[in-house]
Amino acid sequence: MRNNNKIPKPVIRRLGLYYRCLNRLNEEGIEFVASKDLAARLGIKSSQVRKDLSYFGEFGKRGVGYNVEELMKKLEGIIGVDKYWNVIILGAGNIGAAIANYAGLKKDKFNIIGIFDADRSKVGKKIGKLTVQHVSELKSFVQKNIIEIAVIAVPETAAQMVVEELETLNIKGIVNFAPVKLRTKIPIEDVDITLSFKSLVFRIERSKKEGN
Amino acid sequence: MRNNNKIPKPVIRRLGLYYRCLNRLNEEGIEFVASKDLAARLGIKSSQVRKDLSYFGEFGKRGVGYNVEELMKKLEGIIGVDKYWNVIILGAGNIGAAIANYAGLKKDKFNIIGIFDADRSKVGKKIGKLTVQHVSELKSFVQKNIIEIAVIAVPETAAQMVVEELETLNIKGIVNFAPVKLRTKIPIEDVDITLSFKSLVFRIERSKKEGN
DNA sequence: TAGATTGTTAATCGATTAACAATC
DNA sequence: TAGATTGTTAATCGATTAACAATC
Repeated sequence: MRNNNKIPKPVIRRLGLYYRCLNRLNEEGIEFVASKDLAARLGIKSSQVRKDLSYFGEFGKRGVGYNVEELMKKLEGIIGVDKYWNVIILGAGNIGAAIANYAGLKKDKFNIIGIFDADRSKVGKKIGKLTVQHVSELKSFVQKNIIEIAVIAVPETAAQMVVEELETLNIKGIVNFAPVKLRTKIPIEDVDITLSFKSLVFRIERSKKEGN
Repeated sequence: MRNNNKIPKPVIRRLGLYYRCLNRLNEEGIEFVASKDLAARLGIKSSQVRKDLSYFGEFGKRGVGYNVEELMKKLEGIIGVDKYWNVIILGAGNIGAAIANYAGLKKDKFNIIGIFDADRSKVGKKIGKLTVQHVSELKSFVQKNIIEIAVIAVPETAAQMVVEELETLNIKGIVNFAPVKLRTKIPIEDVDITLSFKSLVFRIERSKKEGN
């Protein structure tokens, strides 16, 4: 099967998982991997790996498996991490700073090229190699640079306003760390840390009650 | 319907979403809310709200809706955030520090009471009100304090080892920021930031191609 | 060739949604 | 009472999995 139709949402996330796993395998010097082995590393079923990949083409050799480096490169193109992406961060608080300094993103070709805050007392501060700019400079910065992705790391109360500004600036995608549902037509990914803690607590309580 | 059987995984996450929304409504001074309104705020269907809640009991009044404060308290108990949870952080890098300083967690009754690192040069450093301790002190710290939750914010290469140590220390749940699938029987929630960026990029590319 | 593993179909499983009787 | 909204059932939709012919 090919490309034509809708890709199930869970598949998209797993693509990144596969890509990462393939990178490891490649570093380990492994040349071929079977769907069974890939699946085992990720704790899923081999048929799921094969089905997921089948949305995008035929990458394996029957009886053999997948060429690690080849599949890696293919996935790179499919996901879109075969090129560099420019990223700005809105909000120079704890989370904004952590993202700005996060080495994993740079490794994946996400270039963080600007960080902004509304708080003048933070402006001028150094975060890694970046200097915090005031939000009032956002517009001209975006006009001078090609920015595809913005990270929202502002307080919840400011987040919706920021999104609306990003829309006018023609940003292509948003990673949102503010714990609110934001209304926007821009593709957005929510990273909801407090929600993860709450889910965990629910599961802990349950496992206590059910004794497993 | 009641409690008896399995709660679908997506419901668990939405419980947190409802709880947060109810908090806002309460702050706004709103006393009653219909499933329709709650759903609209979260961008989901009203029947989903009602179905989700029905796993845990009957909380609404027909013709009226839900008492905001009452439902909030109920959810607090259901999720398990009606009590305080002690949390330690493994890894005093960018992410560990950001979590340690994150006010949203404190507000939700997660008390971060310790932060550890393997790097001796970081030991003694102040992060918010906490002082970074060396991992070698982890065991005795956990024995002196009641710790339910551990946050893994160490480099990917160290994560599996850390998990295994946490298992021996009888930790009840883990929030994992390291970009690896960790093998453990402890309930674990993964927060995978680079994966969110990759999913976003995939969606941006798709929306370009399909022109929407 | 014999053994292994793919790609794909069909069956199963799980989650969402519409619809509506019950009832505030 | 009339209007509104719940709680729940049944229908629909979407995702996972087993199974197997195709083929390296």
